[in-house]
Amino acid sequence: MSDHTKAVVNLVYTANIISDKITDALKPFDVSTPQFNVLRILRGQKGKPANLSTIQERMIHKMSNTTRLVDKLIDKNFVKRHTCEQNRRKVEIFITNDGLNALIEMDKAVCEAEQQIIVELSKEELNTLNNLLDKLRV
Amino acid sequence: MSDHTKAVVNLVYTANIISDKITDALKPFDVSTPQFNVLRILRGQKGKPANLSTIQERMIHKMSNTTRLVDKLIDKNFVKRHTCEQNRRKVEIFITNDGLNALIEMDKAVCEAEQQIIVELSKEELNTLNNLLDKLRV
DNA sequence: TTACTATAATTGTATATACAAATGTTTATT
DNA sequence: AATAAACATTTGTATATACAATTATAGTAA
Repeated sequence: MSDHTKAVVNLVYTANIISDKITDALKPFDVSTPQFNVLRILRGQKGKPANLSTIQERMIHKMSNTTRLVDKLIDKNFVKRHTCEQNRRKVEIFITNDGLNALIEMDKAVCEAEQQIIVELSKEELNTLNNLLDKLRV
Repeated sequence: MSDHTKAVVNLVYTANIISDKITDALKPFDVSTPQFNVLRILRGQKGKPANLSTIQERMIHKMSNTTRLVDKLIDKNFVKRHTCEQNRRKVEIFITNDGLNALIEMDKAVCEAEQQIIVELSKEELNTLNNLLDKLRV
């Protein structure tokens, strides 16, 4: 196997293992990884609402169906949605207090899972890894 | 964002971009990435059949439903399946000549896509990346 | 032999995702 | 003002995936 094939396979394979661990960490909260990421994006808005298109741009997992993902979060009372009055095509999505509180707990669980994965790497190695990945995505 | 969170997000995000590019490269052949990987596993058997459980172990993407994935490959005439005579619980799956020939073309397309992704990294950087990823998965 | 356990694969069901088409709204053009 | 074009989201449909339950076969112990 050529070096670049090996790197690609290695990268995808490793990312998959990590994704699985994060999925496991989120299981007690009954949210999927994309749902968790949407909650983090909404928290990052610091009170400002986010449109669907904004959320979609920022998601790690590209997601053709953000509408239904948000529906699930509404069912759980983690977010609220209403149409934007200035531009009635848009919707405005907010994270609720319930959502914020749940997110704190999720963060703890996910952070713990991440640390367990990364524990083998030194601070310097982490930096190297980040730089190589950044370079890869030029 | 902490260094380890950044690395995890970076890794999963990058792997996702790569997966998308590989999916695109395979689109002309009408096979999904897991299907492509199964074909590669079967070619690696060098004529020997593989059982479903063997395939499942080796797959990059863990796949609860290998039966139906193989069904799709049979529909395309890329693999054959029959039950193992020594142990009738098992099935034996072979890659066909059609499958082998198609796989050669797929390899070309995927290899090209991979090289386009990896082009920014030197041989030494590729090695570093591979080592860091290996370390991560201890 | 019969019952029990383990193994290997398949099937059923719910949910997730990708892609395309449709809906409703705003902006631009004539 | 009427029509067309662009935008933002939603809905429909097919396929993929995860998880649990089921079927069929093989091995083991009473």
